[in-house]
Amino acid sequence: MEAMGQKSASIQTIRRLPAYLVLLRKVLHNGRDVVSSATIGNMLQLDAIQVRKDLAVTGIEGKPKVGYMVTELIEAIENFLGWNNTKEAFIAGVGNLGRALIGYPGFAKHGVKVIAAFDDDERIIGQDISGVEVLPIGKLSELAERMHVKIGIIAAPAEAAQAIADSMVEGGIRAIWNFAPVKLSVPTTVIVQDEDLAQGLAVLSYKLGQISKEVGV
Amino acid sequence: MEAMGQKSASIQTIRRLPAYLVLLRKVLHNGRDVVSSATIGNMLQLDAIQVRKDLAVTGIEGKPKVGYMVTELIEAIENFLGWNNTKEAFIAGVGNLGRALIGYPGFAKHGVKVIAAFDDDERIIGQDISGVEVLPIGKLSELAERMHVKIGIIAAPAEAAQAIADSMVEGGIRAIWNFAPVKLSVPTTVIVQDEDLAQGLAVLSYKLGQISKEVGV
DNA sequence: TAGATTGTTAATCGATTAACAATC
DNA sequence: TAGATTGTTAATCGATTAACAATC
Repeated sequence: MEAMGQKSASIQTIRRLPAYLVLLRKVLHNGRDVVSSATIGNMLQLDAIQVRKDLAVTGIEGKPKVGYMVTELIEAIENFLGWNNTKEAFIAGVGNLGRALIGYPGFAKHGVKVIAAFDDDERIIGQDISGVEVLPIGKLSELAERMHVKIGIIAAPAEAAQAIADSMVEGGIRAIWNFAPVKLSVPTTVIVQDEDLAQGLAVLSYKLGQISKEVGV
Repeated sequence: MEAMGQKSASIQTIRRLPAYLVLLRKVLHNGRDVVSSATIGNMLQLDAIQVRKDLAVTGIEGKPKVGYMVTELIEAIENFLGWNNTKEAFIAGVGNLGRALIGYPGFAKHGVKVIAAFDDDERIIGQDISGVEVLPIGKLSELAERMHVKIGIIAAPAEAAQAIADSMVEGGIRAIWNFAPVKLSVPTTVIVQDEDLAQGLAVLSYKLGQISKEVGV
């Protein structure tokens, strides 16, 4: 079902939207209130046609000869991604990565507010990390249900990830952002977004290897 | 140029290879020395045909009716990604994310060894983070050149990222793993792999929004 | 041998790029 | 008006999926 002229969008397009948002905020900050697809394309190293196609998914129309209204676009993208209304989230696993994520300044801008962290290490439980309290992992399920939390972030080791996912599902969590390098098993009604650092590193390593070969080293 | 029967691979395929590697190590650990594409596909929620296509890029051939030799595959994938010979790396930016990356246990398995960290904060410089010394950012370029470091990791705020990239390029770094949400300008000879958390979060938010709509909330 | 599993060739699908009419 | 820039329709490109012959 589609609302307000929004069109269905490919995953690729959705992944590019945050970059548009950052750029548009910068443009606005520079005092410009109109921008063309060509300008955006130049700054993000994208084709102007692709920029127009991407922006079209938000339902916003530009004006020929003029371009797009910057504020209109910003609002439309935020709305499209659901970043203009804050959703509460739990995070499980308070190691280095967990702490980094709790302190991630992007969350506020992206409609996510981490309201509690969970761990199984007695020495960490009870601590306050960047204003977020660490609770025992055993309480996650019950609290998620009681507080109607819909987003869970897994920043725990691979071995613990599936059990954590299970308790998140049990607590009614609908979307899991998974940083553990495991393919989680969850009901089809639950969304899982995998964020595996090894993937990006693989691409980097491969390309570096290709270059080395070409150079003949 | 291609070596040892290796074929050119799509980025998508390369991103899937680390998951195969993790799985194959687990299979080996369980004492099995042969595995079929169907088995792999089941465990990773991938099509068996795609598994065979992906594995073909490494140059390894399976045996009909039998499957693939696990150890052979592991070695071939590691070799394909260049993960079997360690490359030294510098990391710039020692905030929460930087610390998480320095402590990232995956690096060792993935052929990367962080040998120094850099920051501009006097209070951090000189510290030892998980066995890695923090040096002043101004020294990065010179040290990279002297130590022939080829990989740079940027975990600094967006505003500082371009300047850091510039000094990495100046120091002869050939591949940059960029965690700052900025499109870096570098010579075409330098590889940049962007790792923007906002991208994954955008996909998660969008899907969550779609579900909410369907449910009618 | 018969059957399972492979690698390859062809078909489908989806995303990007190109061409161009519409319009401010 | 003339020209710049848009949105749309068509063409291209690349990746996934299907069909099937080869083979252990």
